[in-house]
Amino acid sequence: MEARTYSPSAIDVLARIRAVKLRPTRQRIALAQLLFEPGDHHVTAESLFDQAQSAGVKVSLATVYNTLHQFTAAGLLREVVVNSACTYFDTNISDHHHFFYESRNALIDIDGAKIDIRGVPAIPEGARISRVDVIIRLSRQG
Amino acid sequence: MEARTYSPSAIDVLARIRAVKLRPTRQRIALAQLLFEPGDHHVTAESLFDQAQSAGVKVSLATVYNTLHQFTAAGLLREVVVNSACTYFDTNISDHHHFFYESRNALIDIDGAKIDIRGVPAIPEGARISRVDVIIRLSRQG
DNA sequence: ATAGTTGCAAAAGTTTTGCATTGTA
DNA sequence: TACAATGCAAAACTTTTGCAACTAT
Repeated sequence: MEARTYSPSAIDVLARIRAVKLRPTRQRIALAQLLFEPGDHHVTAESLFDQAQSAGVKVSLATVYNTLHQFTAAGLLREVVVNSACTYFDTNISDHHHFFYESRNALIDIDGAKIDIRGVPAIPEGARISRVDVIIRLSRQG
Repeated sequence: MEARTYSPSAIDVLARIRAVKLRPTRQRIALAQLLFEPGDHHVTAESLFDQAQSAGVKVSLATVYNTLHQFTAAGLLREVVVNSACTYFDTNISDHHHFFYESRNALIDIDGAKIDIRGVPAIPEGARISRVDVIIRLSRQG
């Protein structure tokens, strides 16, 4: 079994974008190629914008924001709220939780299947759980 | 056993503010009286500012922000991050978690002793847990 | 008296919006 | 060609900051 990983080709992401009924525009394709490289990525609008700049992609910050929200609404990304200073978007959309390194502002995924939460009180009538977020905040020193 | 509750007098909050080595200024006393009324309160800078206005307290929004952060640093309040749009401050500083009504932007406390979280992976070397936040997001409909 | 605090206004930072222009299908 | 998306700049918001005036001790 080969261990090589490939960056998604324009064709891969094109299918992915079409699958969620968004137009595969130049900017969306370029951003999707950056986002959907192998591995789980946690980006902010600013960090993705910087990545795009470095990669020579011409796109405005406003379009990065719009695209991140469109991808999130389409289920391609998940928003993670850990910090009131900025919004993180996670390419891992499966059931999972997070470690958050407060000193580095970095996120690490925790497989949702590993974590077991017990003792949650009854949900009030008329409401339903849309998601459970567990954030384990880490600081330096043992 | 009487069930009556009292609003904190200026004298109560004065002691409380002095205990954390902050000067009991007119603004801090007034904001503390609003914050530390019986029950757990979840406020934003804006909502507390509005409350103060309604109560006829003369205080600027900047001072409300500063005071909320000073009280938080002093351990009188806890910051709750649920929403990138604004920061919530919680007068309940004991171990607990939250329900978050997405449609109403409202928080409800869940006693920390009730919730049991199992299966958390080992914390990386050199790090320690500063806090675990569980947010159960609720939307409408059963 | 002195050292910390307030108030204001302005700055800073993130995110959203409006509209002419562009580009996809 | 038609219609949706982009880009830009500007607006909208939340939050922070700097400094002169004020106030608790």
